[in-house]
Amino acid sequence: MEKEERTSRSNFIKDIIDEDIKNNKNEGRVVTRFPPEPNGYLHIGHAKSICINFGLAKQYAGRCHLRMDDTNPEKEEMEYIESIINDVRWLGFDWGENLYYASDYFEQLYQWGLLLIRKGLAYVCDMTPEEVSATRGTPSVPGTESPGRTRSVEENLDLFERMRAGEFPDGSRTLRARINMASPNMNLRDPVLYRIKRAEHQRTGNDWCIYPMYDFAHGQSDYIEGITHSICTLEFEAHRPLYDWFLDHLAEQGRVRPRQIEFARLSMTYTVMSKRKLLELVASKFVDGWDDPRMPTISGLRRRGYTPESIRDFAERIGVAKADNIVDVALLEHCLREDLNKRAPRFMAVLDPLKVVIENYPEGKTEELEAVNNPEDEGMGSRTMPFSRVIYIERDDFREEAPPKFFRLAPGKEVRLKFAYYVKCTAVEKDATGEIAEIRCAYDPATRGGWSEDGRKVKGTIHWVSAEHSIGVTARLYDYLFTDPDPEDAAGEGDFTRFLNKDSLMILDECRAEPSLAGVRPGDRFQLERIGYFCVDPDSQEGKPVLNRTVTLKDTKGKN
RNA sequence: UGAGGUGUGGCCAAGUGGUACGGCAACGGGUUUUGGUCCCGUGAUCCCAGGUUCGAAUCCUGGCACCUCAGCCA
Repeated sequence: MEKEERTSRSNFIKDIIDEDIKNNKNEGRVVTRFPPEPNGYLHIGHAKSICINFGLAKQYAGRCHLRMDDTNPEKEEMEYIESIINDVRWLGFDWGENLYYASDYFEQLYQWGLLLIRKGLAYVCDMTPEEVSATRGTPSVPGTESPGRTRSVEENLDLFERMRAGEFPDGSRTLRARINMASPNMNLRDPVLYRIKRAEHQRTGNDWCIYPMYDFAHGQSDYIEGITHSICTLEFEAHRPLYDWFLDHLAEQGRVRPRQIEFARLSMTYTVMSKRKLLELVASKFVDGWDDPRMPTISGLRRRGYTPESIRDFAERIGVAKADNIVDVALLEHCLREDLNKRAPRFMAVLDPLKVVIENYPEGKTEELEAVNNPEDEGMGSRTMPFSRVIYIERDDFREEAPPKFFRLAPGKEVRLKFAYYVKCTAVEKDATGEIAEIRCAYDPATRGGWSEDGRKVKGTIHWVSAEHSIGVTARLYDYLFTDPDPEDAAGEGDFTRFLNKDSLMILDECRAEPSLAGVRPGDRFQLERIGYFCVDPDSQEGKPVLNRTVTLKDTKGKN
C-alpha cells in the first residue's frame, strides 16, 4: 500500500513550469526525461534527479522518459543498462513504453550533421586531439581557427561521409560546429560533434565508427522525443547556449522545443558521489562491488535495507535549488527510521552475548511469553518468545561497576527483561583471564510479562534471548565509508581514499537471535529491539541469516 | 584580469517590497515494558557596504566569497 507522499513544496523549476502552463506553452504539456549514461551504477544523487523528473511528470499529469545516453561505447556496458532499469523501477517509477536510447537516433543525428554542413555550420577538422586542445585558447584568450574551417560544403560532405564509411583512422578527424573560436563561452569554440572511434556499441554493434558527442546528441534527443523541460545539473549551464544553438538550426517550426533547466546536484556528508570515484572504490576493492551496503548507490542502499519510500521522502525533503550543497546524511537516516519505525516488525537478538543463569528459575522449564510485534501498529499483532533458565543478554548491558546514569544491569540492580520478568543480578563469574564469563540472577515470578503490580519502578529494560532456543546469526555492522564529512574537499589535490574509514564494516559471527528470526528471507527488514534496523542479506544461508544493519536506533544514552 | 552561476541559523531550504515557513542536527523538559517512538520548548534580520522607499532578504550601485567551463567524457 502506497503511503501518501509528502506534499511537495515549491521550487524554481515548478515556478518555470507553472509560468509555461499559464502561457499555454506546449499546450500545457509537461514531458521530462531521466537520461543516465550507462557507464556505472546509479547513486543517491541520481535518485534526486529521478524523483525530480518523474515527480514533475506525475504532478503535472505528463510523462517522463527513461533514456540511456549511450553515445560512448568505450565506457558503457549492458550490465549498467540493466542495473539502471532495475534501480529506477525499484525506486517506484514507471516510464511505460518510453524507454529510449540515444543510439536509436544515430541515423537522424548523422543526417543532422550533414544538414549543418550544407548550411555551412559544420566542417570536418583534420587536427589531432592535441592540436584541437592547443588551439582552443583559454578562458581569457581566444582560440585559433582550424584550417578545415574554410573547406567547401562539397568537400565537407565528402569527408564526413567517408568518416562514416570508415576511411580514416580513429582520432584523425572530427566534425566540428562552425560557431566562434573567440567566444568567451568555451563550449562555443567550434565544439566537436563527431569523433571517429572504432568501438563496438552494445546496441548498434559495429554499424558505426563515428559517434556523436554529448552536446550534439542530448538536446536533439530531447527534441525528437518531444521533451518540454530538459532538467539537468548545474555543470551543463554553460552548455545551454550550445543546446539552443543546435535547436535554432535544426528544429522545425511548430514542434515542441525543449528548454534546458539546471539544478544543483546532490552531495552528502561522509561519502563521495562521482561515478568515477565510486568506480575507483569498486575497482580497487575498497568495497565489495557497486551494491556494497556502504556505497551510496541505489543498489547499495537497497542491499543495506533502505526502502524506496524513504529515499523518495529524502529527495522531497532536500528540495531543489541552484546553490551548491552538501546534505547531512543524518537526514537520509532520519527518513529511513521514520519509515521503518511504523512498518518494521520487532525482533530480539543479542549481538555480543553474555550468559545469564537465573538461579531461581526451574531447570528444564520453558515458557512462551507474548511479545508485541510493533508498538506503533497494533495490527501487526504479537508472537511468543521462549523463556528459560539460561538466557543471553548484551554484554554491554551489564556493568560490574555502574556509572550513576547506567540504567541497565549491575550487581544488586534490577532490570526488566522485555516482555519477560524483572531480574536482579546476584553474582558475577569470571574466567581465568578476568573476563566476565557469566552472571547469575534471580527473577521475580510475580512480574511475568515484565510488569509488577506493586508499583515498583524499574528504570532499565533490556532485550534477551533464551540460550537453548536461540539461533545463530551473523550481523554486519556498517559505518560511514569515510572519516571526513567531506572527503573530496578535505583531500584537495590529494587522494580522497586516504579518508576511507577502516572500520566501516564490522562482522559479528556469534550473535544469538530469537527463534522467530529463523523464518526471515533475504530482503526482509525489521528492527532488532534497542539496536537498530536490519535487513537480511542475500549471502544468508539456510538457517544462518546474515543481517545487515541498515541504521542504528537514535541513541541518547548519557544525554538525558 | 574571460564567461556563466550561487550566497537566508551547524546542514538543507521557503520567501518574488510589508516587517524571516518548514525539515534535519543540537540542546532542554514530559510520556514510555525499545536510553526507540511520541509530545512540548530553545536559535538567524537574510555575504558586506552604500542607495531607493513610509517600509527591502526581496529593487538599484559597488564590493567580497564560493562553484562551473580550456575531454575527440557525459
